[in-house]
Amino acid sequence: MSAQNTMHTNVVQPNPQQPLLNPYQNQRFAVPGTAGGFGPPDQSYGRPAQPSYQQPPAAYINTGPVAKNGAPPRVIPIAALNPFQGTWKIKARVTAKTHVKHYINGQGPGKLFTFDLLDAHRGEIRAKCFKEVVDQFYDLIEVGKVYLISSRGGLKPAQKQYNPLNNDYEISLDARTCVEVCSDDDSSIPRQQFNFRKISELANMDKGVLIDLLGVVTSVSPTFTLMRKNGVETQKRVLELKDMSGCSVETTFWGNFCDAEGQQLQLLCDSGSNPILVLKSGLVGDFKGRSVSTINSSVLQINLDLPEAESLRQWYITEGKDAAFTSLSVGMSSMGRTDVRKTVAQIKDEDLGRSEKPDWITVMGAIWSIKTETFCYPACTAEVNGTRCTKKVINNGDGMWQCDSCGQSSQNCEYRYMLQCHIQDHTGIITFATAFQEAGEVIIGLPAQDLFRIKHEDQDEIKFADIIQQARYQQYLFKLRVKEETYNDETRVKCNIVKVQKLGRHVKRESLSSGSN
DNA sequence: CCCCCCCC
Repeated sequence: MSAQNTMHTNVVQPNPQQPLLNPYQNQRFAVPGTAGGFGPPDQSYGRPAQPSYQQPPAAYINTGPVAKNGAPPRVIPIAALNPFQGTWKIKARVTAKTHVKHYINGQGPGKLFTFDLLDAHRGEIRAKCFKEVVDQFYDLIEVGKVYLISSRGGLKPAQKQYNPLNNDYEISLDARTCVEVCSDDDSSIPRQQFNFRKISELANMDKGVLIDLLGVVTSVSPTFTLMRKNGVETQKRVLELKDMSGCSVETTFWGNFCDAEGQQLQLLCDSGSNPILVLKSGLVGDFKGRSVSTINSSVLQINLDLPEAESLRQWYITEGKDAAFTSLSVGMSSMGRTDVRKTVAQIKDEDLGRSEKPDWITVMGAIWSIKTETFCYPACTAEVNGTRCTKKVINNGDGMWQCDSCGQSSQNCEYRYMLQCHIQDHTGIITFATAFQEAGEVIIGLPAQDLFRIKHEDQDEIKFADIIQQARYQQYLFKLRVKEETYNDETRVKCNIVKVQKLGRHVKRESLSSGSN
């Protein structure tokens, strides 16, 4: 009932009693099991019902005597499981299941598979089977089914690095574990629990974070077979996902996900429909800026009957289709279709900017230094053909600003950016580049007028230095116009930063030499 | 007890 009681309450509410697993997990939605009396089946979201079992009720701990009597243990919430109890029993639905992984370590060859469990109280936990336990349970465990699982002990600290579930523990199944399928598909147990992130949020996430995404699939590549470094062949597909945040991200399906789900998505895309994909437990990567990929324990669901999916579909049909998207994976479309990725080193190596037309390239890198003496210039505020002149004006001494470009003079001027930056990318090579008004404002984070006031009117050197410092060690995507220019008989290739996008990543300070300013 | 997701 709890899911129905709270349906359509997509409330952001971290449980104050439980520390968040990571800063990105603040929303949880659950898809309930079959219809429980009202509301369409499988279509409800529930606010996380997360009673705190950090201090398990006494009844859950004192299972010892009961177990010794041989009486079957009572079902307890997953959230009450802990390593200090004896016999336990849970009732939960399997929400994900990996394939069997074979490996060789110091003890010789081994194998394992894992599956994830969710119970009626929204408690979740990962279960692991090794060696012969794999054979014992692999076929029995099916995603979507409800099981009664009982055992003694077997609780270990969760490997948070690989396991996004909201539980401090994991279960290791062993010979003492009893797993039985529940014939009644308990509708009080949600089918899935999602914690959807917007694609735009990926920009501020670290590589390695596991997330749930809900996106429109706008393209699907064929399956590629490639050889891994260890000589084992693997398959991949590359998809583009978009959502209402106006961002898109390149998403890679690995291995088995290429087959069933990848195939189905390709057919749907080819037939002109825009399937909605749920990717549960996708891994954030930083390839081409930001990327997402499947891992073994990922779950894919196509056109799942969710209100969120339906509104995304409607939005995409009515406006999304024609909207401009910001790609978090450079090379897709973020900086325009003609986007050409280059390194700073290539500007020189390939003699860019030496031909008739400018070269337009995109470079990922960081600001290495900013020239602080002249970061802006007084610009003409006069209108010429309906737009601001913005050329440089000169104070002619009588309080008037004279523009040599449009010939007008005015009582005021406007300070506009002409930021002279050194930009550096992973090749370590540095180039000089100039950012004008719009790009300068993105880099500095303040209008040029404000920075001018801080430095020249307030004369707050500390604040000024602080602001400049903030712009460093920050990853950006620079769209550069590269063109040679002749000035005073000297011809040089100049780079103008025509567009800049913050990637939301700080570069390690050590990777940049200590620059001036 | 494995293992980050493989490649560009």
